[in-house]
Amino acid sequence: MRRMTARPANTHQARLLQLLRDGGPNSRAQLGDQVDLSRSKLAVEVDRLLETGLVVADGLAASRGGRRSHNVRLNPELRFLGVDIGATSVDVAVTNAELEILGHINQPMDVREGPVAVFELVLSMAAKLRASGLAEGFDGAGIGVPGPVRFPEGVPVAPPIMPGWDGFPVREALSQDLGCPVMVDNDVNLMALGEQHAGVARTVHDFLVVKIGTGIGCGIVVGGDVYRGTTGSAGDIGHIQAVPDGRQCACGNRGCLEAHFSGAALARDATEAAEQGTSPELANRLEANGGLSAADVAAAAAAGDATALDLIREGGRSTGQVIAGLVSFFNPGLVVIGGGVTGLGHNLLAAIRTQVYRQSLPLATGNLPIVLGELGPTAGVIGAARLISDHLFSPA
Amino acid sequence: MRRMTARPANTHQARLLQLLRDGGPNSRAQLGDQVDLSRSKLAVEVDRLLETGLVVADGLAASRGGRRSHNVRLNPELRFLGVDIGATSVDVAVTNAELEILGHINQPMDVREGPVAVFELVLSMAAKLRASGLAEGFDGAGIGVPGPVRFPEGVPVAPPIMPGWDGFPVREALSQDLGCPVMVDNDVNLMALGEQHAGVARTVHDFLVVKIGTGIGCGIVVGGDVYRGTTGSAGDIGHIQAVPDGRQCACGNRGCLEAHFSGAALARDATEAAEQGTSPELANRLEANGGLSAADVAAAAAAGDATALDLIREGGRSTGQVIAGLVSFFNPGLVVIGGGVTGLGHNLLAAIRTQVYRQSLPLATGNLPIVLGELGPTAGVIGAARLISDHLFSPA
DNA sequence: GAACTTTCTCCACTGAGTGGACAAAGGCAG
DNA sequence: CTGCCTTTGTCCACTCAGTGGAGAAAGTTC
Repeated sequence: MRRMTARPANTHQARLLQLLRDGGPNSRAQLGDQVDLSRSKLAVEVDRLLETGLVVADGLAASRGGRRSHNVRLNPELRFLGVDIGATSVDVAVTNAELEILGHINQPMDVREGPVAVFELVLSMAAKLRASGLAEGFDGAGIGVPGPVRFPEGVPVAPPIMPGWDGFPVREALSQDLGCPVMVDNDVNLMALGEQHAGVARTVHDFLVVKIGTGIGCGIVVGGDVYRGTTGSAGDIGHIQAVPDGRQCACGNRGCLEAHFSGAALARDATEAAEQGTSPELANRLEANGGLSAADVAAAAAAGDATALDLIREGGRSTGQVIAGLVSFFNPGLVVIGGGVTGLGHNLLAAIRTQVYRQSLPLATGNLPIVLGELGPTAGVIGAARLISDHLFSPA
Repeated sequence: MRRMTARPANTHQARLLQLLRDGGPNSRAQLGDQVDLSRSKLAVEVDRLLETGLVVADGLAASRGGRRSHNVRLNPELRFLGVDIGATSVDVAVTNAELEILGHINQPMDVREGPVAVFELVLSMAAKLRASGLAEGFDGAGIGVPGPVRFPEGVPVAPPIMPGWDGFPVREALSQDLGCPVMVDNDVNLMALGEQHAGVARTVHDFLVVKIGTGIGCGIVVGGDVYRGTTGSAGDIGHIQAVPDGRQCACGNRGCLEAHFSGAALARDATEAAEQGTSPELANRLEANGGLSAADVAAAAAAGDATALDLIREGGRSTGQVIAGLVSFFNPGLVVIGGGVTGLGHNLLAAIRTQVYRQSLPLATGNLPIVLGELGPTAGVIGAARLISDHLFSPA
């Protein structure tokens, strides 16, 4: 199939595409209820969309009491590629135009191997998905990378954990290799987009998403739009001081949140505890696996290990301490906790909540839900698909 | 003069009014250069504005090499009232439609006396300005109050330092008393609007304004618009923890920024130092004035008093510590320091800068100016006038 | 004073969008 | 089955925002 190249010609068409994306197949009449256009005008714009091939007819709709209407839907052959590059693994997924995941694969990897090696892997994963019959090609791709991005150009800038990526023209390079439009963003921002599109944040306009993985970052959504800051580094909360005169951090300061709690820090503390003999559970696991991860700490805590529980609680306290400040400052309507460490579950959530509710002002916390993300490992790729679809479903 | 009641009929007219407000008198041709409308259409809209009386003819413009053009300008008889209610004083000013201050008075007062008493004072001050011939009436008024506001309704919510104001219908009451449209906002947000309109933030889209007065607050501007948060309490940074296990704060927690540095805290610490004899300069001033304020500390520091300097430095360090976190999170293009404590000047600024540049990430601080506000005590009233003018100069 | 600029006005034309009339297609009560 | 009501879709005349060119008016420069 030849790939779609059409874009909506005006804001009406863009709006209609977004309604069809988020609401599925719809009749002209139902669309008319949502767009504040006369039926005549709406019919014209729908017809034009049908001409472009972005939208296709989809049989008769269920009757609403009168003449039955003909449904339209987004072209079911459209395919988006969502790529979520983490510090230690990549997720690649294929979605249809309604952003439903048709296929999803994950592969371990090390970002520090640099963009060339990583994109070779990404392309091979995309090829695999294509080969399995899920897609004959891609109409657009969204890419998330674990560091700040100059968004308009789609280029990583000064990413601390990604040496070799600074200034690499991700957008341009991938656009060439994939032969379709590409948008690049920070992985945490994409997670926020994902939770906004299909997760817990569907109805909220101002919210924060705190992603605790190998590092810690925060996605900021203001008025429904991702806020990226002046240089694209907004939400970089990993190096906010959580513990005065605390642990030495790689950034040169002491007591950074990331030095005290993150996938990496937790693994380090757990190993320490195991070696010092304060936790038999962790020691067993260390011996069995040859190393410890956040998952081991979660399992040990679930098994009743007091040291593991303490590590989680202490981490939650530090995180909550920082989040409390952000809540006072930003007064969000929702805080979402996500990332690899989410496996620590409600022990972590409880510690964070306690700290935030204790430290922030009542007016800001009064009606503030603090919840775990709903989408788990798919948040990033859904957000990536959403990113490129927002781009393609807006006037050229 | 009868007051203007007209509002722009469409976005073009609104745009034109804003251009005339911010750029002063202008010819149709010059306006045409800025609005992306055909000359014909532009002439029509200008004529309509002339009909409403919002805009008036203003003689011939300077020649640009051809036929001389007839200038238009905002009606010079339009008057806005800007009111900035602080914790311990009120500022009231009259501006023309171009937001130039025509008259400005300040009066000591205590917000805790409640809205009725305070508004009696405000109305008498407004009457005084009117009596002096600066205005025959007001076309709109902006009001700033030192606490969170439910913005759409113009009602203070749960203001900690303003008992008795909770839920008081400020907007409605004042609109009745003044007989003109009124908008209400947090005083810090207005300071941000002021600095954006006529101060240091004219060209920046994303910035923070930290106001250190009796308390501490922060105005947040995202994409050129003030961000107020979900419940209107965004920017309430006075109770972010700056010093772990620090001083007891009125809010119940320990180590809040406001408990360590603010007009009130500084006066308290200075008095303590004077009484303990560690600072002869401050002791002299205490004896002379019967009390100490931030201004005394500034004077003592200027006179070389080491204790006073230490107080400023320590306060700047705490403030910088908190701001550093906000900078990492928000990645602003500018940070403005303002409020009563600005009198401490460059000693304070230096301490804040040192701390922020040390603690935040290079990508966020790389090109980040941290400066003092340009407008001093007029920032609030200018912001107030700007608030109501933005409201009135937008389509009804 | 001639040639060139700039400003302003007028006007025919385009194209988006509206809303009413009407046809097509269904459900429901008797 | 037959009217009658509802919903959906199409058609069309009409309104109105906005464009862009022609040309007059009013300057400047040489």
